[in-house]
Amino acid sequence: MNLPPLNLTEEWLDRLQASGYRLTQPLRRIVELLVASPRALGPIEIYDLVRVHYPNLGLVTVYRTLEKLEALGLVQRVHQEDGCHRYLRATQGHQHLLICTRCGRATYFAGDDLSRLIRHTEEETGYLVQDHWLQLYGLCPACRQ
Amino acid sequence: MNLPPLNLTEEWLDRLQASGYRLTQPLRRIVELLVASPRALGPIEIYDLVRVHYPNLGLVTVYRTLEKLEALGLVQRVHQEDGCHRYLRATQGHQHLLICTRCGRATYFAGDDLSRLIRHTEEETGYLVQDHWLQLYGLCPACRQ
DNA sequence: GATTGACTTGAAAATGATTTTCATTTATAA
DNA sequence: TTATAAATGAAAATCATTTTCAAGTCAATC
Repeated sequence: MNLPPLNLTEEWLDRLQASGYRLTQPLRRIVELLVASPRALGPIEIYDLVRVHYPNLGLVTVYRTLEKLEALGLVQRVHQEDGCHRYLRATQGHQHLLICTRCGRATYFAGDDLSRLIRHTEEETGYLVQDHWLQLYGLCPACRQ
Repeated sequence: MNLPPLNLTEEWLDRLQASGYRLTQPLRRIVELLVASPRALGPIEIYDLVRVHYPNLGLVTVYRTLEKLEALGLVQRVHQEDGCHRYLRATQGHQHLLICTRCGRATYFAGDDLSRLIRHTEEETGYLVQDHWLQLYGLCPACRQ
């Protein structure tokens, strides 16, 4: 019988272990950081933040860990204007991102109403729409003030 | 008195000249290609396609020309999954992109109904939404068959 | 608790896209 | 036709990401 994980970090580590990965120090540090971050982080940012308390970390390990976490659907890539990527804890189900342009805070929202727009567009263009990519930008409640 | 441009290529070249740029051979070739392309092209693609008839072209010139065209709002960056960019003739006003996953054909559509979704999301999250980024993927009429 | 072997790691080098530098070429105004 | 400032192409520099490989570490087994 499986007891529920104490918190999200434990849950991620359980998932990783269940998938055959070893729970190493670098992995644990990176997971802790990503679970706790309210905004998407880039590889270099993760590298710098983890090295504050774990100076031996290599940048390559950051990339390799992000690859694992993305493969398990635990983190999601967030596209940047400049082509680089940042990484954010993923959400369950199909949700979209709302990103604060001031502090970077990322919030998921449902956005079901997109189906109407998609139907309209199919009629208008003759395309068969199979997938979509939506991201909203603005000010989070804290930054509005 | 200004006569209307004969075609889109002339229009782009007029805009470039009016902005103080010189109308060089490399520039003309790249503009002709982008005006005629139904799908977004990457720098290397442009480089290869133009060199078929203008072998002296340098890749650097492609990047510099794209920069000018983007600054004038004549082309638009299209983000790729891998972080690279492609470039597509821009549209007038605020429209979104619909891209064929098979042949790459890009079509613009209005998508005004997004305002409802944005209002909902603002109420739901407390954010002030200022901007958005929407792209649809699917099969174009020709590729559906 | 010690041992073993495979998975992970970190450093350095490789890669690929993009940018910068600079001497040469070229468009355009005089 | 000439002068000159802008644009070009080649090579080198930069930056993000990936690959290579020897050394280190986790976790199963003794």
